[in-house]
Amino acid sequence: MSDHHHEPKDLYYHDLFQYDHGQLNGGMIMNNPKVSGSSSPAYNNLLQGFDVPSYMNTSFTEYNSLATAFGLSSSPSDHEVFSSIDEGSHQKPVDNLGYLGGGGGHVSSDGEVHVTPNSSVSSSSAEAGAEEDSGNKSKKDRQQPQPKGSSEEGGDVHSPKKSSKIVKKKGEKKQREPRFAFMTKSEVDHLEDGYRWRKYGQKAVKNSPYPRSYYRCTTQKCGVKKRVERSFEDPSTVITTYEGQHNHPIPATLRGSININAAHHHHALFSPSSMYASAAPTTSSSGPSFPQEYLFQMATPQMMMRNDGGGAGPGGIYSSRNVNFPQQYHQLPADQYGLLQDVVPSMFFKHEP
DNA sequence: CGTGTTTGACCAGCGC
DNA sequence: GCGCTGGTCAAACACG
Repeated sequence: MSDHHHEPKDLYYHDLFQYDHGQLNGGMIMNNPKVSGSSSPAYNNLLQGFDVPSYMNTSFTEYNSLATAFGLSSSPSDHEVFSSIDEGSHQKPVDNLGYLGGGGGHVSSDGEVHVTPNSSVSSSSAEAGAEEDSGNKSKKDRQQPQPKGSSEEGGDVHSPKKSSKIVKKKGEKKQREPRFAFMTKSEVDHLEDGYRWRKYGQKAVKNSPYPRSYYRCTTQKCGVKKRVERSFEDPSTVITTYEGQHNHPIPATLRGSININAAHHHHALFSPSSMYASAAPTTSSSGPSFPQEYLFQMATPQMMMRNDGGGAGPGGIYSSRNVNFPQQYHQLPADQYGLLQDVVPSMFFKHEP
């Protein structure tokens, strides 16, 4: 386990950002997200654009109580998800995470994330299923959609490394897993989300002094991956990009056994509680209403299923921080809530009897 | 000893 | 075709 080995990460805390955001100009990250309630025009646009309930607009205030409710530190600077993005299936290799890079991206073209300079963001498409990748150039052919150690036969899959890679089906483009990125204010890179991850790579990020780490869910049958990188513009911001969907419950070892405080000390807690935001423009009736659901979809198999059927997945950027759970959230149907608390790590629902 | 990280090499896609 | 870049592999390593 990594346990207390994140101090090296602190090495990244250098003021190295000389990056000229001429092209990125502006930010998807809200420069001053804490302006609770001070709904900037951009915010309004964002919210309205995504048809977000009005309560969203005013849900900037009760972070503390919220955090408390979740047993989290009320320290706002600790770890806060204040922006998230659903990438959908397409991705331009060049811009890749450019939008995440901090400046504010404009992941142009086919259904990526478009960010306006004023932190007003919009997103198009972002098919979760990545069904028709007509023009999609999935760069990773060898990246097997299947969890490599597909249970039993596992081992040989890796086989002779490079030479005899897996035979890629010509003409068949690998479907891109839906991606879901969000930014979190955190001092540590790897946010604890209840699942177990194994780091399998690290690469330097272009135009950024911070490396990008690649993680894979350690569960055999699960092929979910995630990338973690620190925003070069705001070192205190960690960008986490989930790819794929967990097809298994959260590791039992973690369920109900996580000590919030301990986790808090060693990891940034992946806290959906600090999210607020916009629903996907795709206005899918079955789609989630607010970011928490997106998170849950990513975090829970059951929830994620809902997304698959829709075809059009969620697409949207969540910009939040110091935000309270929408009250409406607490009004979720009992069954849904029950489901959530059943599958979501206890940390998500710190509700002591 | 099992599990996870580090790290250099490799691969594929894309732009020039 | 070449070089760049993002993403992945896997041996070596570290740690409890």
